Amino acid sequence: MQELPLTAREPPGPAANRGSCENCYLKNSLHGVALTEAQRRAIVGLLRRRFVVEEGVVLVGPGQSRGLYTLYDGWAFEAVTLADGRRQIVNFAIPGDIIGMEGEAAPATRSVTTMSGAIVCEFAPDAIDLMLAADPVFSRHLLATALDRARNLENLAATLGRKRAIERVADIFVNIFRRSAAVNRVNYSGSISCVFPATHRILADATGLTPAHINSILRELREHHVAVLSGKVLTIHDLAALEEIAGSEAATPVSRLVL
Amino acid sequence: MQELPLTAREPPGPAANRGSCENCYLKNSLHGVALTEAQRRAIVGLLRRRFVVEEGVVLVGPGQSRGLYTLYDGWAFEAVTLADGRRQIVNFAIPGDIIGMEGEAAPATRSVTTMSGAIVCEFAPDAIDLMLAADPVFSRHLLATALDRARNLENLAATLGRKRAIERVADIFVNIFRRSAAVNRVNYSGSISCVFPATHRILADATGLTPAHINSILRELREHHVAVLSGKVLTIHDLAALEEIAGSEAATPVSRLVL
DNA sequence: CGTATGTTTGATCAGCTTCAATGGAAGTGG
DNA sequence: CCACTTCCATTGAAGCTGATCAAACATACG
Repeated sequence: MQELPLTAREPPGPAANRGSCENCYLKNSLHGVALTEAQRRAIVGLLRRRFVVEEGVVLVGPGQSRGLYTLYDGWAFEAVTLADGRRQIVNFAIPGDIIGMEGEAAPATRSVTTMSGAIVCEFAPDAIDLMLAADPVFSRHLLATALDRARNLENLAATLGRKRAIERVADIFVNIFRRSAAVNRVNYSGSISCVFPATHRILADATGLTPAHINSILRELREHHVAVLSGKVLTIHDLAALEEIAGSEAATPVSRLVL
Repeated sequence: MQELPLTAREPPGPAANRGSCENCYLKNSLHGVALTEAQRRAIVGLLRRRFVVEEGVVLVGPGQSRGLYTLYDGWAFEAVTLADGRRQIVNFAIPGDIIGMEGEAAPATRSVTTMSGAIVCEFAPDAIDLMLAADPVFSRHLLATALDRARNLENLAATLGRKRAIERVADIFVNIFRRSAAVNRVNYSGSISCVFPATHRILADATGLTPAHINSILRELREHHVAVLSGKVLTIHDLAALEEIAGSEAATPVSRLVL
């Protein structure tokens, strides 16, 4: 696991493609908030560059304050690490997610690490300030994004504090599926499947369990033909059963700010 | 535990005292953000009324979206309740805390319940909108407040997922102490003590444990002369030991928006 | 003074951890 | 192309943390 400054690599492809948002496929995400052309242009003006990182790279270290990025493609997780090395993953970032906004308030306590090769869009360091000053619409969307994050973390706390192992795993799977669906990353041919490049250790750190126990939970879900995680692909054979186990209150899809 | 609309009671005292922020003792809180006179006046203009509620009242129910309040005095907790009744407390609200902002993004999944008699300030339903439109300074502070909330919830997730029982209890005690200190509610005569009106059940719901186990943890902390919770008062005899157990990274005090 | 609520304690038990060992898959250098 | 390394998945045995259940006790309150 290497740590490196985000200036490590130059973006690939012709220069004309570097800072462009014109063909950004994320603009068509489900639940994306509507923005005017002027607002879109304002955002594009804040984009600094787009670059590639490989798996296992620490995008944002604990204590880092400034810097605003979005995950253009690939996977990452956000984790809080305790002094003795115990680690809790608090969020999985998927394409379109904003990374680094937390630093606005105070140096964050969490780190962000890629789980796969990824493409990252970097924005101006003071992008948040500029957006807040530019248009109350941005303020509202940014606030909504932050509050939605808090809401997800509340639910995570309830999951970690009050659900048992199999419920926690099912919960993660349901969330991964729903969020993948929101960015059109789900394959529905036959059974439901989507990419989810998590090792047992990562799942353990996300659920507050151990890899050994994760393994036995996965076996249980597999043998009951509910869901299978294999080869970085999550396959859901029985979504209803999975949701039943997760006890997931059909999450109201929140409109999402896509930069 | 009764549920009631917030219109239940009229504020006590002479009318001149009802909507006044002039003598609000919270203005002098530690870490409070600096505001200009104009900004203060704008906030006062959004204040609707101030009223008293008793213990065990549900201030905000799950699913409720609008409505902005601050806790002027007293205690409350915010909890996420699962479908089968299991409950996870995700935050304790102390004087000066903002309640209900989460509803801005989407109907919240948590409820807010008083733990003691309390005084609540109610603001205009569209107060957030008005503040965002009025001044980018408010936008920045509101965003910072939301992000700070998210940061606390990240740490809570790490606590619930990765710490053992005694560490979780110690963690709560340290946080209660620090936050009480920030609003000048700590008594330092002899040993450190502050009000904390939590039953064992409440502590259990905050830590993801059972009341029986909370009791044995409290006994352990008591017998080792670290801390005692008795009669709604938390007394800390050995703060260093408590922090050591909690494994608390000396939390950087964040500047706090006090409405 | 009776009732409700919260505290305290112990016995028993289950869920999950810890530890250790094995096997598979993918990457690396010769 | 193979030997070697490394990481990850898988499994089982043993043990501990914390849950569950039940009962007695204390306290506050109408």
